[in-house]
Amino acid sequence: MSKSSVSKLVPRVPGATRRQQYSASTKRALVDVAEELFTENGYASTSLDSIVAGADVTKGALYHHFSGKQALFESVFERVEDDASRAIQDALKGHRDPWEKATAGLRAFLTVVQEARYRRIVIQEGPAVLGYERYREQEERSTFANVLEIVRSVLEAGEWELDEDLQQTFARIFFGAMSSAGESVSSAPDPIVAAANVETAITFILAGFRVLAESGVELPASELPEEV
Amino acid sequence: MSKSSVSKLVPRVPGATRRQQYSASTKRALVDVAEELFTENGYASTSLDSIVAGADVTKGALYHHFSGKQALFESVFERVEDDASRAIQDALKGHRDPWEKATAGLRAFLTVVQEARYRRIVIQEGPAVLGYERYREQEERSTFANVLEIVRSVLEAGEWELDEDLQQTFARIFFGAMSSAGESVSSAPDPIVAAANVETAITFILAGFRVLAESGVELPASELPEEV
DNA sequence: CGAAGTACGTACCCACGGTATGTAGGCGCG
DNA sequence: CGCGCCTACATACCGTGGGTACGTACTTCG
Repeated sequence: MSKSSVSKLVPRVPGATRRQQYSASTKRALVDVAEELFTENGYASTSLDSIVAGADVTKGALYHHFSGKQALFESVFERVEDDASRAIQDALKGHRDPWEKATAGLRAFLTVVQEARYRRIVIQEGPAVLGYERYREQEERSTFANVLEIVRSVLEAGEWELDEDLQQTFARIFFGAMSSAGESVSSAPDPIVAAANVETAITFILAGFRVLAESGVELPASELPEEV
Repeated sequence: MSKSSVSKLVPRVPGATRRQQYSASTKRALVDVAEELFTENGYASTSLDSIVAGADVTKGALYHHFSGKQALFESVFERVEDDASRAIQDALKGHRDPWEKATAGLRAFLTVVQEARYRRIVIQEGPAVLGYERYREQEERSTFANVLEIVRSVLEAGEWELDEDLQQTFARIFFGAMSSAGESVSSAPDPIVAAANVETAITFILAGFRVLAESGVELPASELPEEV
């Protein structure tokens, strides 16, 4: 548990009064330490005392900035999600072909999901701590949005015209698949090999999409086609 | 919070002494109440006091049967998982065609995952409360095993020979996809429609597999095929 | 330079998980 | 049949930890 984050000096942000700067810096310190401890020990096993001790402040300061433990967690959650989403966004830039875009996004997501903080805070504890509803709201405007974008472009490439709900469903499915896969990747004995396996599998599924697209298969079909 | 489970009489199990029967019945009562409360309020918001009150016993009894709150949760978890796994098993019986089997399993899973207790206890809180490792161990021998079985039969139908790891990877992906989908189905405004959408999407993906199988596409291919 | 409000610090409460110890009543043994 | 033992609980208690009420110093603005 390093105190490196604490020793950061107060940044000189122009246009902000000294009070605001100090305030922002302690708030930031709290979120930094909280992120570290939540990632290491999980939400339940991380006491507020240990957080404020790590940030060299008191509970008074914490409760001045946050309404409680859960709110602090949510701040951490948002930051981790935002970072992840940005990383994926960056990976998507410059790809116009939907299949390439999907592959790039896939790789980016696989990288992100191997970060301990993302797995622990977003995937593992997020739904339980925030409740599924709140979890979903948060996720909807960040990482899930990226997945949705990829899915849309792939579906568009297949020239399937799906209603919004179905697109969301596809995105949900892929998001869940990737989350679960990422979890198993990072806990695998050899994460590199495991990641390669995931990429192979997803690529294969995408190949299925591609073939279907090119043979002009209709969708939706609630039943399996009788014979192809 | 009904007390119906409490009013159950002590069952007469032949070959067991009265003491054992009473013991088993209080243990069962504890698990029953715990399942109910955990499902309703979640793990963290359910106090042991409320559980023992619901089961009409004291903490002494609880700590006689279980080593702690987490162990009690694990008992509940196992029971919910076992029930789910059994339901899916039943649905798989009588199907020999891999694609039909997959569809049947899919439907069964979609039903199971809409049970509040399964979503809350297994999907939402399971990983956070038990930790991912322990969660995985439990799941590996129940619901995940069912998914793996289905995936194997599908892959076999395609005459792809994959190593164990890759099969597991495919199963992981589908399991995650279904979990996530189920979560969104049960929180959708109209779960029936949402479930139909999920089925459409998965069916479509399976159709991709089928086409690939019939055109004899190779696997693994770490990159997307250049052109089909 | 003084009033006002922000950004904390301090002291305390109580809910809750866990433990240590007491005890009643079935069950085997003679 | 009765006696001791051990199981299956009940009771009383403790420590941790989230949350709160209130006090205070410093900063900003007039």
